[in-house]
Amino acid sequence: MIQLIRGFKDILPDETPTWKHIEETAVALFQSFGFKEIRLPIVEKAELFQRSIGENTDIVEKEMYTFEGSKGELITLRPEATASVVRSYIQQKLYAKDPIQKLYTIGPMFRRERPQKGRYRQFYQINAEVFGIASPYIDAQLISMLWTFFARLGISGLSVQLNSLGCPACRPAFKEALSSLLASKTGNLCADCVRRQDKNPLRVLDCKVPSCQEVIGDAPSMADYLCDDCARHFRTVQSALTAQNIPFELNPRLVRGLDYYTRTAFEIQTEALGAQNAIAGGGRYDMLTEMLGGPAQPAIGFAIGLDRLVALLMEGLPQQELTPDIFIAAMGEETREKTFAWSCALGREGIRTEIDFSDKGLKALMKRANRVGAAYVMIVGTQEVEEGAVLLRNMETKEQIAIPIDGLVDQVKKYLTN
RNA sequence: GUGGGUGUAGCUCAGUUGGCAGAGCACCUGGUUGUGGCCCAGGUGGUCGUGGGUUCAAGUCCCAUCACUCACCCCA
Repeated sequence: MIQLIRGFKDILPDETPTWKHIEETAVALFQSFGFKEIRLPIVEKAELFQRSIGENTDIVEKEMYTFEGSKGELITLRPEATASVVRSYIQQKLYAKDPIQKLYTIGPMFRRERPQKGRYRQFYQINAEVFGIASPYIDAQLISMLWTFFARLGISGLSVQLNSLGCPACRPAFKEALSSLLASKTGNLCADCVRRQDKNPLRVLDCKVPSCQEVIGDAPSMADYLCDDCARHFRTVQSALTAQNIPFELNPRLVRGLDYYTRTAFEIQTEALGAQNAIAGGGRYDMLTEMLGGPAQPAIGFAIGLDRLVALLMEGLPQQELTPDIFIAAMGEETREKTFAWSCALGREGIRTEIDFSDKGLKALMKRANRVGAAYVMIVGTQEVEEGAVLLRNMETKEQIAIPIDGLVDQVKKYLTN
């Protein structure tokens, strides 16, 4: 037996309606807020991610699926979507048409991590990105939109984690203060954090090892180091969220794993999914368009983890299946031509129709109709064909009525749609 | 990449100190000559994840390997 690749999964019919529902909910809402869809390739040059996400991140160091193209160039299965959206914004000169662009995209991402609950090597995200707006109100509006999104899906038990990562003007001072603290207590840090100390000291902040937590306990907070502009920006985001009645928690430990984030960083977390508790996350990345060779434009965006969202929704109520409106119980090969034609015609009329083409007895056919959950059964044997009328049985009430074969499809349709 | 747990029928799982491969559900047939669900009787279905090893004998013990799963890590 050929099995699928480790960390990948099939999304089976019992789940797809939930996926569809989530996607439709998102699209409808995002469109209301002025977002337009963009569709992007799932492969890009490796360089795009190396430069945007950052060389020293785990994603770039060890999690990307990268292979050589025919000319020896390095091609990567995208580990996230923002870099691609930015690339397109620059390459297609969308900024020339209008610097302000609100874009969303839905699709698979790939990261070679060890699989576990809520974490797959191919996973799906809905991304929304806004270019060209520096105002903190757009930050709040995005978070507000996300909040509404989850509310519409009926998901509760969520929290909004909020932090500011500063900007090139103020983050270096903070990083330095943090570094010197860490340097003085290297002995108390776990092995991972010793490594992070140089590469990405901010990451030490969300380490879960108790001894590291202790060190961090008296670590400086980014909030204390924000420059005036960043501080003002951050305050406005908070007051705007409060004005929208969106509860949030200031979380100085919230650090984005990707290098390109500036200022506002946020995450939507759930208690219900174990260790992988972030179902959406995002932040501002004001330097990225310029870093990638485009015009300097402020930007902010987020990604929703679809797999985790589906898992949340599937935990709740049992999903309702799409059951047939009518099951055609056809007996005898002599009835086949007619019943085949009717099944096609009913299907074309939008009536969910099932038919069994094998030669079974009525009892077996009824059993099958019951099993697939058909609302009605159309009983057709040689007797009915001779008499010029078939039987239509209501499976719930057991009532049976005769329907003339003449004009049958129209009559069945009329009967069923009442 | 590191650690723990689990792999036996389509599904959920039993399987004792190593001694004939099991149950429930599902499926098929019959009880009911052309009427489903409930009930009763019978039946189909297994390379015991895979490959080695120990043994007269391995689902059971040992080694390896693969997969699933949870956690670390990382993040959506």
